[in-house]
Amino acid sequence: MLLTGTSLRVTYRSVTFRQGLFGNNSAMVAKNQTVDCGSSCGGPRKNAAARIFDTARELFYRRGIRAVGVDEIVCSAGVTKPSLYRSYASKDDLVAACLTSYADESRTTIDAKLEAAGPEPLGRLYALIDHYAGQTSDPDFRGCPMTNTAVEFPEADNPGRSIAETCKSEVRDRILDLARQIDTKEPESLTDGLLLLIEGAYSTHHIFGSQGPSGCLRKSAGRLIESYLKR
Amino acid sequence: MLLTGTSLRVTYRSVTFRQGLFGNNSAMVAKNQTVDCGSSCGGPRKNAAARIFDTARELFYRRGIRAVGVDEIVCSAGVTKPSLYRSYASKDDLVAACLTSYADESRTTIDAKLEAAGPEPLGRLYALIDHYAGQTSDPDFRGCPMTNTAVEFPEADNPGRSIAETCKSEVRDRILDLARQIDTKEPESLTDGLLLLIEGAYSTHHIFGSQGPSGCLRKSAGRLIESYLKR
DNA sequence: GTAAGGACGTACCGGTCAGTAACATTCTTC
DNA sequence: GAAGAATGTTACTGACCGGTACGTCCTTAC
Repeated sequence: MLLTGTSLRVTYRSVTFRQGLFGNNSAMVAKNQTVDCGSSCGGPRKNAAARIFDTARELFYRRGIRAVGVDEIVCSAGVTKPSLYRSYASKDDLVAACLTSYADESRTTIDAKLEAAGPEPLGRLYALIDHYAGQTSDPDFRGCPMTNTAVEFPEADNPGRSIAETCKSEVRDRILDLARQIDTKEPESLTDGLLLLIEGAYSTHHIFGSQGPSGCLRKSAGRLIESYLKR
Repeated sequence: MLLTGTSLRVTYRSVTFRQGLFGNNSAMVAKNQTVDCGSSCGGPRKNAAARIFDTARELFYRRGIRAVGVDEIVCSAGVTKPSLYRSYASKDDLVAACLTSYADESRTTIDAKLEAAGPEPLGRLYALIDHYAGQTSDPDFRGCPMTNTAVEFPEADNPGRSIAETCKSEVRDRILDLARQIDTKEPESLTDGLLLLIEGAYSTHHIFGSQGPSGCLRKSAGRLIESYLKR
């Protein structure tokens, strides 16, 4: 059997972890992986809480929330576990903080890009599409943290889901707001069609990478928008 | 802090598990959840291997691969752990078998629907879209198992990824094959645009459910296809 | 100089993870 | 009813999970 007994051992700061390919054993980090968020970066050494947060944010996004244990976070951050639990009540709490941070960052970036696009609603809509197209053209992109969280945690009462759902609803509202300002009879349909394309670009990136269908986002969105514009 | 100490305890067949909301502790199943695949269903009692497979297939899809432990699988299947390891070399092995099964089932279903749609390529293309639209209209839908696996396991060498990638490439090839048969100059762009919409429908279902943007799949795909047809 | 308090680390907890060994029991088939 | 296959029972392993009791160090203030 091809997958039988497949496991790999790596050493990080004299701690060795085992990781089954589909297993839950997650306290592992690849040798020389650049997730060291505080102990060796240039500039003033950040305090433990900041390093924990930055490291967790990066690791959760790169490898998934369930896949990353608190041991790995503190190890990568160059701190110890009690430091984590002095700043965050639980792993759940840290996860929520990271998700909120992703959402805030996304909101701020989009604000800036829309601002830069000027007052014309169609131009602003294309600027929004270009923003997402730009994200998916990055090979290091690992999809939308919000969508990834919803995939990882299907339970309806998961607190991460509500953060993700709120964030996505905001995006939908923003697109709808723009769609209502352009000359179309069906802004809702256009909005949802564009959302499908954007989320599809996120999703196909997971499978096909940055050279896959996500490269067609701008073009497809353009055709969809065109089809909704009155002539 | 709102999420502090959030945990829930449930009992299943006199075994109690604890589950942190974002934790790895996964050997839990909601009370009265209908995942019992063998011990109480009508009809002849399946053998242990079949029950393990059916249960795992269901649980992995419904809750995620990392979230489901072997203890929970055997517990839900009404068998014991040695029975699992007599049939499958490892959890990895069982996961791979389930993924292959999802892929095979999807291929078979699509074959049948295309067959039923007749010889006309445009009709076949719409039949394919309708197939995906039908999936996402089901509230119990939990996205595409292949995409979900790619999200859960970002590591390039994960064996589940290669199964998922192969399956998705097949789908892309099938759409491209149909796109090449209809009257358009850019079958590749149309294919990738349709893939974005399909994957977007999968993805938005995770966040917005069956009443969300995924309901626009057929309509959006129709407009995109129209825009590619020569006039 | 020294006391106080914050920041941080050492070493541990109980529980769950995937996986196994040894052996008992039941089912099927002839 | 014997033989052999299939399955269950029980107990265990080493590693990792999230989380914590408690000790140490380092800065600041007097």
